[in-house]
Amino acid sequence: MQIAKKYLSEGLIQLTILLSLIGVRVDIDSYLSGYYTPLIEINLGPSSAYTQTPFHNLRDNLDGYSVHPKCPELDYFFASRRLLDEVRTLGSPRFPTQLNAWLVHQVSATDKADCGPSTSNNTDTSSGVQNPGDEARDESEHLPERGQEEEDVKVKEEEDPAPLTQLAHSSTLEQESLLEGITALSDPARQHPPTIDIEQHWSNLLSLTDLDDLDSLVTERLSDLDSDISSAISQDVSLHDAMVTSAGVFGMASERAESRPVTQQQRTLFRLESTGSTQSDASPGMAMGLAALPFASVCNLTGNGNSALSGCLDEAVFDQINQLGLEGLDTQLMGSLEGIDPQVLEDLDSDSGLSLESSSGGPVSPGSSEMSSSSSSYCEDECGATGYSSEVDSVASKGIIDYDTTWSPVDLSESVWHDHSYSSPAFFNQPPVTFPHKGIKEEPLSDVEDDEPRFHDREMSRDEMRARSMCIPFSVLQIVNMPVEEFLEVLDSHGFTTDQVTLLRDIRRRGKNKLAAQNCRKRKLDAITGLQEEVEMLHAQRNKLLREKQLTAKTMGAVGQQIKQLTRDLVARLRDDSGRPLNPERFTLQCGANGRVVVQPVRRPAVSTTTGNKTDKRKKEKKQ
DNA sequence: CAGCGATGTCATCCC
DNA sequence: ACGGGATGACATCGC
Repeated sequence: MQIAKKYLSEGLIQLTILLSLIGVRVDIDSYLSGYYTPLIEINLGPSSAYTQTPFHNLRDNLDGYSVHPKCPELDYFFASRRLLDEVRTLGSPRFPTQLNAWLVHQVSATDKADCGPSTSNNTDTSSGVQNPGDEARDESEHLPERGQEEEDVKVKEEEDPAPLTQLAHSSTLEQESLLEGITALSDPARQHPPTIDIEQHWSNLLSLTDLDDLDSLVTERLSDLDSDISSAISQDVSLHDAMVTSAGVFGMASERAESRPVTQQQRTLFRLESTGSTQSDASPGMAMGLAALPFASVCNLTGNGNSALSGCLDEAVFDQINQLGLEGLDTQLMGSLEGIDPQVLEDLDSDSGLSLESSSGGPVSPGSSEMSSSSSSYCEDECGATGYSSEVDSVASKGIIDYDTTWSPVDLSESVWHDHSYSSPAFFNQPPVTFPHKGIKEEPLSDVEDDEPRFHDREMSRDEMRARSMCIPFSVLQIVNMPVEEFLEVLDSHGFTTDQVTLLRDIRRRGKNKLAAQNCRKRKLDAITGLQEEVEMLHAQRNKLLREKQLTAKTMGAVGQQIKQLTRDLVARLRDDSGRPLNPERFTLQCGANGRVVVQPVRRPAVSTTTGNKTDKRKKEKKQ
């Protein structure tokens, strides 16, 4: 099978070469200056229409839309545009043979039959205008039946400076392009019911014993080529229609394509694509894209599917494929994200909880990971206790204090007030003392009462023990967090002793200072983290600048060398007054401020040698 | 038992 | 003047 494929490939190449030889005969100038002349201006470049147009149409068809519903003018537009691209790429190793093949199509019948006045020199339009699909089919399937122009083909072969064997051994890329080119002739036939099955056609090709038979076969087909111009062009434009039709989208297909089911040829096409491409089965869009690729199937037929396919793939094709893939990925990603709680996504988008902490705890820098690890307890227990929080500050300053939260001994004692240094077994079990003067303060006391077992379960801080030992009816948290006015009022109204007042003030001071120390450490850590990040950023920036510097120096060196070489070349072309060429080693070019270029002697030690030579010459002259 | 980090506390400065 | 925030220094504890 591989041998057959190889021979088929070579045969296809030869056939395409022959077609290209015929294309050489085409009067390109007349073509360019004729009907399609205005289209030159809209030519966007080589292979632009060749690759983009089928995908564009395919995409539109897949979307259920029709950009240009088989408008003949638009078909001619795309076809002519492609032809112009191919003409311009003549000589380019990209799609040479294919381009010539298209020229063969264009020159013969299109201008004469469909396009009115034509400047083409081709006179071999024997069959006139036919159905494009029929003609194309004839091209690919009735080659043995045509033998009229065999002599012409041979003449063309003689005229062609490039031997067939030489061309046949061209680069792989050219071969792939040749395969594409020959497919361009046979591919349009897929749109219409073939009189001979495509496999039979290929078997005919394979049955050829040598290349001569293939050449004769090609020459037999030449008669069809001249009469298939218009059909070839239109078929080329509607190539995607045939593909789409094969895929089940019949909207854009021709009438004959619509009226008949998918032909075996088309099924074979897709089967081969599916086997030759590993992705065609995975993604329908991808399969369609590959199907829309010009002649990719035939490339697979030749057994060189991958390479040929890669040859067919232009950048635009890859863009299309990538777009399809990305769209699929996006769809999948969005689908997966839809099942996630938006809050979770928001959290994922946020910055590792530090921002949350900063939002709830205060305006301090949101960067410390260490603090973030302990921020949960920190912020949880703070609840307005820390002066570090702007929110807490604002609340406290306004006097609108929620005693449930700010003075809650439960939260504060559990986390922030975890005095582990000066703890000792709890030996005080005094009931909480209520505020005698303000009922609003009874709530936190009730909380203290409710949470009293927690105090029993864990150790108390040193200040807590002191307060209880001094019979102070307030918890440390209460003492610390209550406003100054409240604190002063408590000191005055309760008739505390001096020791009690001192202890109350110390407790409050230490509590305040403890929170301040925590905030201070947090800020310090944040600052350290920020500085580390800044150092990393600056380091990266430094490396980037160093790379740019090296690149710039390298570029400058290269440019300097180029300037030097150009200067030497230019100086070498100059002549002195006596008509002798200047020595580039002795003279150089100097660009003045006014933009004038002046030849100056090189100011180097070599100059001294020249002067020495001059002195030697003078001495010699004197001697003479 | 030393090292280390976390925390509390003190002293001090400053607002 | 006083309260309190900020911070360095030190102590203590737990790992």
